[in-house]
Amino acid sequence: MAVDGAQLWTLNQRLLSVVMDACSAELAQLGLETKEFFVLAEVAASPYPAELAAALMIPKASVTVYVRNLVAKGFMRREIDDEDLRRHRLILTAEGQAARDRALSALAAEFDRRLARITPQDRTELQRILLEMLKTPE
Amino acid sequence: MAVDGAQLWTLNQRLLSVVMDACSAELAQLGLETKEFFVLAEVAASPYPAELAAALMIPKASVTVYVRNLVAKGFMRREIDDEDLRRHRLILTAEGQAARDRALSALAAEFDRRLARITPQDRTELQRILLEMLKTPE
DNA sequence: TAGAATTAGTTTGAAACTGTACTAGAAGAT
DNA sequence: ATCTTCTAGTACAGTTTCAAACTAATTCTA
Repeated sequence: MAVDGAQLWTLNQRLLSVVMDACSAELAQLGLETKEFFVLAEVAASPYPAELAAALMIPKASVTVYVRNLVAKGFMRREIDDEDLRRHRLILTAEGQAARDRALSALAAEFDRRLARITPQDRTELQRILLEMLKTPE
Repeated sequence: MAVDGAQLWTLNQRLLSVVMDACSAELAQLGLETKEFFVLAEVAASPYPAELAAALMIPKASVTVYVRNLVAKGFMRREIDDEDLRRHRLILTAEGQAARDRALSALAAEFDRRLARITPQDRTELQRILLEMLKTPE
């Protein structure tokens, strides 16, 4: 019997929102909105607003807002990039790094609570499958 | 080496938004916004607004809005429940069922394009893992 | 080196979302 | 019966999100 794609998709969807929901209180305690957290978590890998927008698949204008909030909260700061004066290089402050790390652990902990129900082999399996499905086609 | 929960979570997150993004054009063609689609797809299993809000983990007020739109588009209608006169029983119209089915196939097709990269065994595997992780604790 | 085309990021204004307060009906207690 | 108390759904109003227009810096072309 074939596995139903729509059902799998729904399952996955549900799983993510359950996990996120379970964590949002903890994130709030760190002073982070959900969306802000995504930006905070990605900024090390994508240190410019345009990169963040592309990586997170959200509009540039939204990045502007989230970054403004994160700067106001002291989690990051902007610096003008020497290479290209139009660019704002985003730099995590010490508090920003601490908040990101704590938020990531909270999230991982919740996800791990779910992962704990499956075997380590299954976890490796899951990772392999997701990676495969995410590879950009050709 | 242990599989990193936070990373898995991010992978999964990314996968879902890529798939949803790839489908939104097709949904729009059916006259469905993304959020509306979720309501349309769930209404058969959760035929009252309060149930929908709980199942989809969105605020009651938002359900009111989506249902209003779906009713306006002729995809469903409200009926007063005889058992409890406060309740609105939601009923899919023929067009609603057709749109839901077409939208679900579109989504499944896109997800299947991803699933096609992995073996049937892996798909079964994935389903089993997700189900396990979604089971409500104790 | 001057203009056209591109790109980074922000601002603006309008649409989408949702917390709160509300109305109507139901259920329980006295 | 009446009085809480609770639940279903909606309306309103404040906030969040984002498409489009904009400004500024860069790159390309000649």
